[in-house]
Amino acid sequence: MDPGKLNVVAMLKQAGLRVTPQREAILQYLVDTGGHATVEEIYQGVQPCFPHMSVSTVYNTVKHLAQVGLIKEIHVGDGPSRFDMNVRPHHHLICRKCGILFDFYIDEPPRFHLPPEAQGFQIEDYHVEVQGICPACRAASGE
Amino acid sequence: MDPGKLNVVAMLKQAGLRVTPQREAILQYLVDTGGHATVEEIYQGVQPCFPHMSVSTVYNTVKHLAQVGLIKEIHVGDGPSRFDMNVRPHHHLICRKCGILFDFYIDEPPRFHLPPEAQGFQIEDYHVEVQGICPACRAASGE
DNA sequence: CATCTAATTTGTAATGATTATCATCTAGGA
DNA sequence: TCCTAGATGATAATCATTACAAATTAGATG
Ligand SMILES: [Mn+2]
Ligand SMILES: [Mn+2]
Ligand SMILES: [Zn+2]
Ligand SMILES: [Zn+2]
Repeated sequence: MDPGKLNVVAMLKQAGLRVTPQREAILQYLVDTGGHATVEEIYQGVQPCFPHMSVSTVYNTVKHLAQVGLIKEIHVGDGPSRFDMNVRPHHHLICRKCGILFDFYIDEPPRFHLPPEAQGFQIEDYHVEVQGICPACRAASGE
Repeated sequence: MDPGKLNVVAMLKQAGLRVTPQREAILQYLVDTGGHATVEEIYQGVQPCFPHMSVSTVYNTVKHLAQVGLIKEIHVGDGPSRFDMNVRPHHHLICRKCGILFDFYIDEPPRFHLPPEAQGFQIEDYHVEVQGICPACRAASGE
C-alpha cells in the first residue's frame, strides 16, 4: 500500500471532508508537486490517472481544500488562481521572465504607517509580492 | 475655459499621446475621482458626458496611459484590474468588507531573506497588499 | 486651409477563467 | 443494506479581457 496515499486520506478525514477518489488524486498531485499549481495544471496532472475527471471537480475540490485550510489560494498579477500547499504565512517572489514562484518569509513585519484617512484600519493579514528576475533567467539572458 | 481640462490635455501631450475627446474624458475622470477605478467604473463615469464611448476605448486608453506612466495598473485579489493615478511606489490596504482601497508607504524596505533556491533573484519591485477591516466598516459592525 | 496617413474609435466576435445548474452517482452513517 | 446529504461531471452562463476590422479623425505637411 502507498504510504503517501494513506497520508492524503488522513488529511481529508482530519479536515472533515469526504474522501473521494478525485479528492485523493488532486490532493496527492498537490503534495507530490508541492508548488503553486493552477486548476489547469492540476487537471492536466491527474488526467493520466483520472481521464474522466471534470474540470468542475477540480474547481470544487480546491475550493473545499482551501476552505478547510489544507491549501491556500493565491492571486498573482492577472493570471489564474494558484493553489499553494504551503499554508504558513509567507510571501512570494515572481520572475517576470518565466513566471516561476518562490516562497520567502519575513520574521519581523514591516511597520506600516497609515495615512490619516486609514487610521484605525484593522490589519488582519498581508502579502508581499516581489517582482524580478530569477537566477535561471538571469543566467540565460546574461550569457 | 476649464483649467482642469487644459491640465489633462497637457498631460497627454507631454506623454506623447494623441489628444482625443475620449482620452481627455477618461483621464479627467481619473484625475477627478483620484481613486482606484476599474474599467467598468470609468466607463460608467464618463457615460453622462460620452454616451457613445465604447468599453473597448476605455480598455485601450488605460493601457496606453499605463504604458506612458500616467497611471498604474494594479491587481487586487481576483477582482478586475484597477487604475491608479498615484504612480509613486506605494502599497495598499484593502477592506475585506467593502473593498475600499487605501494607499500607504513604507520608508525602509523590509529585509527579504531568500531561500537557497532563490539566491541571486534580482529584485526589481515589490508590492504589499494588506487585508483587514476599514475604520468605517469597523464602526458599522462594532455598533 | 486642404490633403494625407497612421493612429484611434467602435461594435462585435473570440478567448480564458470561473461560477451556476442540475441530473446522476456515491460516501459514509444509521 | 439503505438512505440521504453531499459530490461529480457535462454543460451553460457569466465576467473580464483581448482580437479584429471597418469607419473615423488627430495632427503633420505643404
Ligand atoms: Mn507559496
Ligand atoms: Mn494606490
Ligand atoms: Zn525566470
Ligand atoms: Zn470597509
